[in-house]
Amino acid sequence: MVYRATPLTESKKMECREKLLASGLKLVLEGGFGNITIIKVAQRSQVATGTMYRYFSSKGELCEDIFRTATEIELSKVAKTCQQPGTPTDRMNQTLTEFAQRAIKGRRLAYALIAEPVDSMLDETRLQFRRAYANHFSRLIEEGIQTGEFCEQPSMISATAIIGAISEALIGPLSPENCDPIESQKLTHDIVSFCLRALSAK
Amino acid sequence: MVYRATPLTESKKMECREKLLASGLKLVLEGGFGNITIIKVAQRSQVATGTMYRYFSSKGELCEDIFRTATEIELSKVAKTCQQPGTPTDRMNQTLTEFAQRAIKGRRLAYALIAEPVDSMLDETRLQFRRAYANHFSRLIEEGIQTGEFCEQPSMISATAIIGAISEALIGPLSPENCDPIESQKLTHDIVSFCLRALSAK
Amino acid sequence: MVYRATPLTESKKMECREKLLASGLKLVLEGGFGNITIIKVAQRSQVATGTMYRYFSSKGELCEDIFRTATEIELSKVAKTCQQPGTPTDRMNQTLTEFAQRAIKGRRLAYALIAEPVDSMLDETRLQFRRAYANHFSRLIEEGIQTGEFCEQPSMISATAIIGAISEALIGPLSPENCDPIESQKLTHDIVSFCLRALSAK
Amino acid sequence: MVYRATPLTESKKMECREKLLASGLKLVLEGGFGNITIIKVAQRSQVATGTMYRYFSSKGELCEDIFRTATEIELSKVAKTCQQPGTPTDRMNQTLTEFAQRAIKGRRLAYALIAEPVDSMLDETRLQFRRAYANHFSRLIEEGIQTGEFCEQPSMISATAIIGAISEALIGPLSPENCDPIESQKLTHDIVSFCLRALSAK
DNA sequence: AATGAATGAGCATTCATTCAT
DNA sequence: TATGAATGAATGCTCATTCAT
Repeated sequence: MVYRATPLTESKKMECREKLLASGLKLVLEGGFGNITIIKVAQRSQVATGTMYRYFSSKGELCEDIFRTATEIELSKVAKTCQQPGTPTDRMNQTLTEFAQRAIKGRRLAYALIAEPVDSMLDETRLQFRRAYANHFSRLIEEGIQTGEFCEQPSMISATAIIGAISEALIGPLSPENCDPIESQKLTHDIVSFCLRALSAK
Repeated sequence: MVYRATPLTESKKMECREKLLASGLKLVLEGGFGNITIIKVAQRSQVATGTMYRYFSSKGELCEDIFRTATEIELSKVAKTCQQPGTPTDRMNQTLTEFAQRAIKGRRLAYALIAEPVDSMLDETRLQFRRAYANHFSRLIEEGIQTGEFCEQPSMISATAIIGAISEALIGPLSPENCDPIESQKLTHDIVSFCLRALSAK
Repeated sequence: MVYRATPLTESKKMECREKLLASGLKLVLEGGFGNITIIKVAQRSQVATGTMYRYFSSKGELCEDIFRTATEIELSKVAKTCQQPGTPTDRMNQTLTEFAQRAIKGRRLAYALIAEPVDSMLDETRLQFRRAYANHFSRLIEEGIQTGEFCEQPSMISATAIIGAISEALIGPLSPENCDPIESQKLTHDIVSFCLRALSAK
Repeated sequence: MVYRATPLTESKKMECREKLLASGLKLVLEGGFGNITIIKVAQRSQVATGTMYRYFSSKGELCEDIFRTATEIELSKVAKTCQQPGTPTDRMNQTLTEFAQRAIKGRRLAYALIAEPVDSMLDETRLQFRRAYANHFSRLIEEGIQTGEFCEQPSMISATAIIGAISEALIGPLSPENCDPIESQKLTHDIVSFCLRALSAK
């Protein structure tokens, strides 16, 4: 009798894949991509190292998938607030504020996703995602230009600059290690104001 | 004949150190700090691995010195244009424009210096340099606030955001691989405009 | 077929551990603990260097285990004859004689176990074992003091001195390289007599 | 003109040799023979590493000479008290007591000289010295046998056993880390008593 | 004679990947 | 399919020794 992938085995297979991704993500959270080891990921997933290679062709692919998974969640959140009803200014304000707040909260992950390098392969993936972020922001900027709220500007470049500005402010030298909520709220507000000024100045 | 540290031997010594730093820098250019290996650095410098340890106490120190050397040059250039005569706006314009142009030219190195992490030790050094950059920009922003050219704003946060915006725009998804001079000039101009708007908007 | 830790694989695993310990012990015999190298141990065991780290967390642990294994055997033998029936004098006589004879046979190992230092970690272990030896002798001495066979004396110090006297006599300058059985039997007898005199003199 | 080793240069040469030996001895005192490095010895002597090789053909020879120098001093002290006027018992008592006290004081050095292994070459040297010690003790024991103070016994074996007993007691598990003077005086007394009992028991 | 920079073999340790079971 | 023991190349670092100056 021929072996057939039944729904059951399919779902089981997925379960295992998910488990591996989840363990990997946890490790990234704990210590960045540098903290990922096939052995560690396998152990946390209660799976043999060899098994990992059933689901991912190499460590690099696993890392890429962890990255993709984590980023897609964040990306969908950005997309959501970008597309809400409201004026572009309001939506941009909300999107950036929440973006920044999430980054502060999940500082470690944010760093790993935004800045920490792993592989040239992963760098490629990261670039794609940054482009995806930029696209969302860019569309919103264009809407704002249409309504006259934002000044004429190359939307893609502004979008990119915004991502950079926020990332740097949150990850760079000012980053509030202590995560003092008041402090970080002020930081968020200031950096978002900076961006909005750049968008709307005549 | 008594051995003496002659000018010749002294210069040779320096030559060796320089050679090691140069080889290291080249490797960083080719593949980031992750590309640095004692063996590779030594081989490229036509020197035994042990020799490296005559000039640098550890791999980390070598990396730090490569980093420091490369960054100090850049920092001094920023400092120079920041302190030129002229209105804060003009000076900021020029500083950012040149900063951006240099970053475009030495894209790979810029990435390695600005974004790529290696060690926690190096991260510390990088943070110091970013703070140094930010300080230069910050002072200039405060001058601009005094003259009324720039609006009231937390100068350090704005400075940081500017660094992020430029870094991202030049290193991130838009970065012109081909270094088309016209293209990159436009990019530079747009990103600098973005920053100046953020600084001066009322 | 599901992978399972079968008795076969289990025994193989043990075999490997034993093989590594045995190779290590052989190397100690040939040149002391200083002769132990991960590479050498692995090669002799027909195993990759990495494999060693499956069974021992570090070189130090391997050394300690080699030491412990070899010493525990000896210690148990001493314990056994110490606790036999008979007068303290008889038991001490037999214990020391056999202790000395074993040391003569395994001269090199005896030296490595008793005297050669490797690590502060191992030194700690050695001290524990020497104390264990001393404890056995000490108890026997105290019994002898009770029965009046041995004179009043600080039993622990005497025990230690005995160990030293025997070790030195067997390992030191007199040591019969050639292991001439008659010669070494006489040596054993003389040194044991020395110890017994010290114990029982009024 | 032919170069001639004048008294001046000769003495200078000796000075340098002495300096190297002294630095080496200091390093042994600080951390045993394992603490000796050509570079360290040279630095402490304010001399280049290459210079060391003018006076000693290898590290091993340097170590041996350090060992020899240190041991000869001790050996001459033993010889002196051994040959004093007085009954063999008295002289033995004094010699052993002082021997033990010196060992306690210079615990680290004593350990390095008596037990710490370095090289097989050095081991050979150590054996020679132990034999030298044993010879001194042996002669004294024979005198004691002549006078009837000590019982009939193979003097060389007893001498060796004495050295072992004292070494072990002072270096082994009982060793007073804290060098409490009262404690160590008692230890010295007990161990010397042990040896004298063994020598004189009928 | 003296120097000390250069050498390079040697070390312990890690970890992505493979493959017999 | 799943397992996990085995692999072995690679890494950073040390240090006795040499040799051009």
